[in-house]
Amino acid sequence: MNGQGELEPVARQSTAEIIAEQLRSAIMYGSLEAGAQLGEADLAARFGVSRGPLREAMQRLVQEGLLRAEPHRGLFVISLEAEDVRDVYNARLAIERMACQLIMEGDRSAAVAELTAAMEGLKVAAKSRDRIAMSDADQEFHETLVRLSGNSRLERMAHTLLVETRLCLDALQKRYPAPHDLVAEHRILVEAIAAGDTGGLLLLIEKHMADAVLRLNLPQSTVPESEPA
Amino acid sequence: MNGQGELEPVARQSTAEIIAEQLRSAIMYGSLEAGAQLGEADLAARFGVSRGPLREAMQRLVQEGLLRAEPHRGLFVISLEAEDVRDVYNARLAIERMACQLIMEGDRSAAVAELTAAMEGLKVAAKSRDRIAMSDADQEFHETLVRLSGNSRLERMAHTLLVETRLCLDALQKRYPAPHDLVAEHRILVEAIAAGDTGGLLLLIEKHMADAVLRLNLPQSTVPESEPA
DNA sequence: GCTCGTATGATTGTCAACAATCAGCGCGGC
DNA sequence: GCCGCGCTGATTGTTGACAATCATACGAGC
Repeated sequence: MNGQGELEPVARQSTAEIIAEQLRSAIMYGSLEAGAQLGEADLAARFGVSRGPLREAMQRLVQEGLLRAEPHRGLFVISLEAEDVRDVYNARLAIERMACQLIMEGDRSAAVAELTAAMEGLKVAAKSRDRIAMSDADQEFHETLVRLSGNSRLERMAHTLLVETRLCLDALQKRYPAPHDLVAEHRILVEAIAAGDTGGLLLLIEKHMADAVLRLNLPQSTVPESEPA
Repeated sequence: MNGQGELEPVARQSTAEIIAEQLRSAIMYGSLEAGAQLGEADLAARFGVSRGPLREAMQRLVQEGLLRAEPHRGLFVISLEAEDVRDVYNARLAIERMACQLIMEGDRSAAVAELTAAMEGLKVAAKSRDRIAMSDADQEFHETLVRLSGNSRLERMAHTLLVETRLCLDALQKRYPAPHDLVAEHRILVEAIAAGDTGGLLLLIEKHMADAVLRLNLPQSTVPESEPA
């Protein structure tokens, strides 16, 4: 990221933060299934900590909306209904659309460079035809896209939403995109950035999200078109 | 909200959630100043609980980004730099713009009804010329706007961003809008919704945010115009 | 046979004590 | 006089134990 040899404060992270990220990962990869209850004693033992730090970590995920809390009853992984899927993709569109706008008025060439690297990951994953690898690369691409906006708030929100996206795929895992299409869909985004075509880029990102929702074969009426006003 | 006599599960909330909301409020109204450290023993005593539940609540705010954690050193209220102000308003624009789009394809008349009620609050506050009341009413309007989108994720994000907005106003409290303009700026938003003018509404919400940033007299180059593509 | 009341085991919520780390201060050495 | 060392008080991090609540199973009563 930044210059070599630079002396900067080490980014230490608290126990709660580490556990929270592990929980996020477990939810994302389905190790903790949707709707499942998280027993505190059991989980704490697995992480090798006591219930205190574990509860702090879980409260983070509750705030994110990845866990649902029922007082005196327990914490559960959320399970996504059709309504939630629409909400997740609409929220992603809001975030990523703004990220695109910010990238276009920022350092476009740097953005293209990083996104091209992410494209390589997508190509490798597509060639392997491994669903998990493909989803990982897809997520990495979009996480990079939002990070390049330079807006840490958008970045944090996108991080949560992308975990939820994985939950969507797990819940209704019908119709993944063909490996070739996956690469193509992302490549045109990078090309629009490289070309400086802001309007085209925004239309593409809207279509990207709309297509993703359609692949999950839901009743549509989800994403509005860019205004022709 | 919903029909009278409806039997629905009571929405109980955990101690951590209650404390978290109180902390949010304290930060919003400046009771906890920007940059200030939150001593655990002191705060726990004030809330009348032990440090356990308090720490859980604070971890929620850390996840939200309202608190900054320095391990083994303490938790601090964030302090917003010019860069953060831009980020907050850009994130708000992303969220509220999508909320507007969703409202326009939803139940417009219901939205107009609720927003008109919020307008009443704005008028009363403007007449009182009380800065805090005006900010409260402003926040209530935007919170209502996003809630009407029916997207709980947008709602949660907006809640955090609006607290940060108040922090902005506190930090650089130069140039509040004139009471009359405050009302007018919001009224035209409601009128655009009532008229079904989606394109106009989106332009207005973009201008609304851009104006807010300008009032904080920052170097602009913040918000991109709606694409003419 | 069904419902209500009760007892039991398990889980969550809370707390106070202990361990680890940090900031501030004084002292000795160069 | 200045730098480095170690000590001390205070705060954070973690833990295990206790209290409160919930889910389940069993049995009495109608």
